[in-house]
Amino acid sequence: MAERISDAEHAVMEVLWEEAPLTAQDVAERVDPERGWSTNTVKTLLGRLLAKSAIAHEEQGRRYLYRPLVARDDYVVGESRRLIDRLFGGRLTPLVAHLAERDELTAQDISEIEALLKELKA
Amino acid sequence: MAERISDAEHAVMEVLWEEAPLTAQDVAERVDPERGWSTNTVKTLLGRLLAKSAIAHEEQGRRYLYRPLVARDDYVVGESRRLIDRLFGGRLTPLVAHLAERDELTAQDISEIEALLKELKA
DNA sequence: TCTTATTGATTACAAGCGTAATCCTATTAC
DNA sequence: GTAATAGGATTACGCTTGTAATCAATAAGA
Repeated sequence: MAERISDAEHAVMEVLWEEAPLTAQDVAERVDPERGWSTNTVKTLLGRLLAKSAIAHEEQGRRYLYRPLVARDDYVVGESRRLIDRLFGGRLTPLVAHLAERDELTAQDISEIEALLKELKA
Repeated sequence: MAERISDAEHAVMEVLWEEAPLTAQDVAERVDPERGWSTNTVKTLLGRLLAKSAIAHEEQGRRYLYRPLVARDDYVVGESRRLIDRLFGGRLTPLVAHLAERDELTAQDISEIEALLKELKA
């Protein structure tokens, strides 16, 4: 379950998180066209995700329907934690501070987060 | 310059960001002992970082002194942006929201960030 | 001067990744 | 019934990464 999902694999997961279950064909059609992947590539990635138990498949006639086993939420929180631990000693504040310093935060970001934090304390 | 620094390489960069210039030996001694790396491993990584132009070296007698070319700030902001773009559509708020939802934020985090944001608006 | 210890450079090597092509089998169209 | 097709499984292949071992040159010590 904890097999680290690669970048390419992640693109496939996004499709299945958006909608599932799907056939390999469906997934191939929905993957970000930016990638320009062949159907075969997508099938390979589905196979690797199966091996990692990040997804499961069930037979539907002569093909499979794929669906995620790992929740998107778990994935994004895990990845976020990894980054924050690796780069900011596990604390979120320096991340926000760095982005702010670089003007990577919009006024909207700032008020959204403020509102969110206020909510949290309530 | 934009050659993506790997995880192992990053551990070496951290040493040089902390103190530079240093000899390969110095770096090897300072790398997180958790890694349990041989001196050779560290030298390989220094070589790769040189090839990626992430660091530079100047001769000092019969050995080199290594120093970072990439600033830590640029690195962390770049990595953070990548994650946020990849997982949260480029917006910081969902990251904070996800962590909050999972109780990954301490009360201290929350007040720190609030203070920081208030500062930003000033 | 001959040997040994340093230190950088070169080579190694398996696993993971990105990106398929090919093979095999079942099915569908003629 | 035979040929083309669709779909999964297997194999491929070069690049990067993690992790060194080995080689070559030089300096230092005996």
